[in-house]
Amino acid sequence: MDNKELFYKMVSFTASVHRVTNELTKNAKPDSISQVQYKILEFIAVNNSTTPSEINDCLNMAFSNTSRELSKLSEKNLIEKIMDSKDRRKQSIRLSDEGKAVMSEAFAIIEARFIDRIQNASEEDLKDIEYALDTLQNKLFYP
Amino acid sequence: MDNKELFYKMVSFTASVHRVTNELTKNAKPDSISQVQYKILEFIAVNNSTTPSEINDCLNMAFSNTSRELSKLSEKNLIEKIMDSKDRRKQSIRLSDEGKAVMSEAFAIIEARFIDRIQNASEEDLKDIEYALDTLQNKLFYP
DNA sequence: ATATTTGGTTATCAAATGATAATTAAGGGG
DNA sequence: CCCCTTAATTATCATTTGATAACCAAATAT
Repeated sequence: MDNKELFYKMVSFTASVHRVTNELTKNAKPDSISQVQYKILEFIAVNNSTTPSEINDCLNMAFSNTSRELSKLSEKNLIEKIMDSKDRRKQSIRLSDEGKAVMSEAFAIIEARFIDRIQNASEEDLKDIEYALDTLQNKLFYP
Repeated sequence: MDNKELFYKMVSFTASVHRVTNELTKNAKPDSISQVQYKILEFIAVNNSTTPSEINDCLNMAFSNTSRELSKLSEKNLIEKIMDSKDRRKQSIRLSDEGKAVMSEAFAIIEARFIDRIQNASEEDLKDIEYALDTLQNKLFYP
C-alpha cells in the first residue's frame, strides 16, 4: 500500500471517528453550555490542567475567542483560572468542582453509549482495539 | 483493562484525532465555503454519491440546515442534485467537476501534511498503522 | 379515496462563532 | 532603560449555525 492509499484510508477513518463521536456525545452536554465550551471542558478534563494557549492551539480558533469562552466558563463557575506565580502573564486552567460534576455526568452518558457499542466485542476484540488505539496514538495522532 | 479504562483511552484518542485533523485541514478549504460546507463536500467525496438524509445523519444537524447548506453548495456549482427517477422525492448528491477540483486541491494540501507526519515511520510502522486503522474502523468506529 | 409518512424546502429569528483590531501587563535582551 | 515578544483581554461586527415552524409533493397504507 502506497502513501496515497494510506492517506485515503486515514481520511475515511477520521470521518468515521467524527461521525461516531457525534453519535456518542449527542445531547450529552448540558444545554447551558455551547458546543465549543463543551469541547474546551473536555480538553481540560482530559489534560487535567492546561493553559489558555494550549487550549487555543488544540481547538485552533482565534485566541481572542478562546479567551472569551474561557471567561464565560469562568463566570459559570465551571473552571478556575490560576495565576502562575513565576510568570504572572501565564495562567493555568482547571475544572472547578462544579465543572468536574458536569463532565462526570456527560462522560457517564457517553460511556454508557460506548459500552453499548462494544457490547458484542469479544475479549480478543477488546485487546485488538486497545492495541490499535495505542498504535495510532503513538504513530499517527501524536502531538 | 476494564471497560472504563478503555473508555478513557478512547476519549483521549478521539481528542487526539480531532486535534490532528484540525492541524492537517487548517486553511485547506477555500475561503469561499464555510466549515460545514467543507465537511459536507468531504463527506460526499468520501462516499462518492449520497443523499441529503445520509449527510444529515452523519453530520447530525437539523435537516432544514442541511437542506440550506446543500442549496448553497449547489448555487456555488460545487455539487449536483440528481432526482431519483423511481422515487421522485429522493435525490442523490454528487460533486460537480468544480466540486471535485476544489476537493482535489484541499486533499493535496492535507495529503502533503499527512506525508510529512508519517515521514519518520518505518515500513513496519506503516503496516502497523494500516492494520490499526482497519481494526478500529471495523470494531469500534463502524456505522 | 383519503390519511399518513417520507423526503425535502423555505422563512425567520436567536445564538454562537469567526475575524480583526486596539489595549494592557509582564518578561527578556540589548 | 528602551524595545520587542509573549500572554491574555476587551470590544465590535459580520457570518455561520441552530432551532422551529409552516409547507409541498410524492409515496404508502388503510
